[in-house]
Amino acid sequence: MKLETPRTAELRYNLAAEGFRMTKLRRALLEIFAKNMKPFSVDEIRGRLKKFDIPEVHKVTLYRELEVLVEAGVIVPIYFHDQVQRYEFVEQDHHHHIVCIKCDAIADIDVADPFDKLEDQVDKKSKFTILRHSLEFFGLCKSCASL
Amino acid sequence: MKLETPRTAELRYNLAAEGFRMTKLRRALLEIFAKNMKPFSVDEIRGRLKKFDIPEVHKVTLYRELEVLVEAGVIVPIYFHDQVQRYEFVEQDHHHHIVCIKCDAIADIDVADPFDKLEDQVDKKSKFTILRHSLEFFGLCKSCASL
DNA sequence: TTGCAAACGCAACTCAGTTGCGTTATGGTC
DNA sequence: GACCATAACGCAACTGAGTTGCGTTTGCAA
Repeated sequence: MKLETPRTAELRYNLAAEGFRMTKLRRALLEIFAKNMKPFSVDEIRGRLKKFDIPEVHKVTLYRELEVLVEAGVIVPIYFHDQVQRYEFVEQDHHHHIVCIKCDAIADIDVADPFDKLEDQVDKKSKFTILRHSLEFFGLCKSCASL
Repeated sequence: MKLETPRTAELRYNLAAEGFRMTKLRRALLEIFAKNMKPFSVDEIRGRLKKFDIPEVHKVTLYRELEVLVEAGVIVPIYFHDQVQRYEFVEQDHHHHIVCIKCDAIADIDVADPFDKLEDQVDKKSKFTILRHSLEFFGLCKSCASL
């Protein structure tokens, strides 16, 4: 599998500038996240890593690496209907997902989000300062719906 | 602590009709959920149970009991920004929460939800059949914001 | 080429949640 | 009130995700 794309090369530069080193594992993870632009669970990441020319990655290393990438602002953790932690490549635009409740397939969904500009406002009733929000849709993907 | 309210009496009747027995623990849980109308984690539930006149509840029993109440349609599991499972009393009206990212305080938030009537529709692009959605806000509660 | 710190692997651990099984107690029936 | 089927319960042991401490390896800058 090809390891370097313009996007990963750019990230490689950014990471180096922040004092992070470029290792085989890190290169592979950047490739996985940047190429697919969708959320991955730790299990799914482990599965994808098998296609790369690196020895089996220890689970401790993988957890620590994901932590580093979050810290570096490359990926963000997200949560859906289950308790499975997922990570997604950071994009500029705020968007939303639709998750299949049967097979866990995930797709982006195109909805006009009226809450985009709500941030930094204070909710009158609860007196909470709103910083961000999460909007996810759940349903059945095409193949699960036809079963 | 008083154990019976009109709402819990009604639930008691419904549960009995479905073949569930009424135990001290179950009565206490109904009371906690019906009286507070907000999401509780298993830990918080355990804390609240101490105020009731029942011996320490075994964790297995508590997990099983919550499962029963979900099955009976009394409570529903919900998930926020963390991986902590929470349960909330079932209400008729679809509503949303705002969660403090510092102290985990939770309040209902009053927003017009333009996605209420989206259910059973098919998203054109992804071909997913939409069954439900989750919309949660995150920010700082009044006291955490003033720190 | 060298040296420092980041990255790594391993063993052992924590903690939420689950399973199997034997015991207790609720509530319907007589 | 006594009986009894089974729901509810407690305990021990287990599972699996994620963490911690520590010693070793490796990327990379000087």
